[in-house]
Amino acid sequence: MDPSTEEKIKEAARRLFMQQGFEGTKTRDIAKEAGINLALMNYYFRSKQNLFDIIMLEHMESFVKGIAVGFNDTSTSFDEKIRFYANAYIDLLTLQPDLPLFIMTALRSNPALITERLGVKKMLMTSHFMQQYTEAVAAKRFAPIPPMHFVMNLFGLTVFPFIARPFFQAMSNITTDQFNAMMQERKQQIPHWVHAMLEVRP
Amino acid sequence: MDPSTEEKIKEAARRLFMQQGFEGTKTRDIAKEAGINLALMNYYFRSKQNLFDIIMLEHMESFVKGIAVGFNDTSTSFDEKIRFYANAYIDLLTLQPDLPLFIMTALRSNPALITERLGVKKMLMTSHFMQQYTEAVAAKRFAPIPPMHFVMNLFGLTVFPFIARPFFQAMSNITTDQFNAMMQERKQQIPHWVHAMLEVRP
DNA sequence: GTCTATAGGGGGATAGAC
DNA sequence: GTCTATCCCCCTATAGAC
Repeated sequence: MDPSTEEKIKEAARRLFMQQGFEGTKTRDIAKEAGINLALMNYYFRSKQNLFDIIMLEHMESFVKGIAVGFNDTSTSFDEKIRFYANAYIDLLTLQPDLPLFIMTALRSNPALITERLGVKKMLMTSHFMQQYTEAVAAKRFAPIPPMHFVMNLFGLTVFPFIARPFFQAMSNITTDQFNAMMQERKQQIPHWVHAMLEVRP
Repeated sequence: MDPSTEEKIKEAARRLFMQQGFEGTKTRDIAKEAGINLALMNYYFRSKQNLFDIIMLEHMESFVKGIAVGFNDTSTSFDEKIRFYANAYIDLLTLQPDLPLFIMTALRSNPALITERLGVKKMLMTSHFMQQYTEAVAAKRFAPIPPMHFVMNLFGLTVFPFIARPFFQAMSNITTDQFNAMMQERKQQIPHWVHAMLEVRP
């Protein structure tokens, strides 16, 4: 069955907002892309800003909760969680490569979004994964990487290539397919790299 | 002596474009921020787009050439270049934290910019630094990290925290000063982390 | 629910005086 | 070089017919 008109508008808006940002996207473009009339957008969503906020929140939830669930699974080990994270995120970003840049841009102009509407702090820094991290490094004889640096490294190794993809593709003349193949390689490597960093003495 | 009118306009435009993007910045805002009249902007720069392009290219040059020079210094070792890079870039990004997001956003809508106007490929992938990398890993008994992954990791560890700063500050409730202090710590750690990753067997 | 038509304002750019 | 005033397009949002 055909998607509802409301859903067609949201799909078009998702695509356009993600590629061109809030100011760069015109309501006329959304209507045309959705194959409907301009007035219908306001009928369903009242205003462009409201439509953007709805889409933004949905994206942030998929972005944040995608990790949160796996990170709080008490049945998996620390290493398993790292493998899970790398796999899940690289798959997510391969399908939606513009997601990180979109979210970070929106967060810069409205940092309160992530604190108010999503319990990011609770979901990540106090997660079962971070508890396991603390236990893992406590067993070592030397002071470990502070948790925040560890999280920055793990996320950076995973997300940054997607954010800087135009830069890397220009550097190496690779196609998007080849880029995606490289990201598949990273699924295997990131757990090893993270593990090696944990052995570094400060 | 006072900055020239032309320079005042560029300074205002740099600030606003960096914070709010091309579409989000209004010519009237630039004029007000520069303390001059709207018409003067067109007198000096002909159009908003032209002004943006000029500023964009200057930023990309500082961003890319900042590395290129150090990476092609034949008098420094591989390890020294990594230390130099981490220091120089973290200092640059501490002063201009919005620079990476600004450049990546502009590159997404116009990827040709970086290939046409700047010889990125030559400057980085064929640099003296990458030659030293190849030599360093050739001495090992096992297949090394492919050069492209190595570059992604090095840049990701350095640049990503600045891109995702709103996210990390929300996660940990740290102030901007505390965030900057953390980035100073990374200057020391990044060379160690990179070194540890090079020892990983695939 | 879906359309056409249009109100109403903001935006980039320019004309022309000084 | 610098200003004021203004053109004219395009954008968001709404009125009102069907």
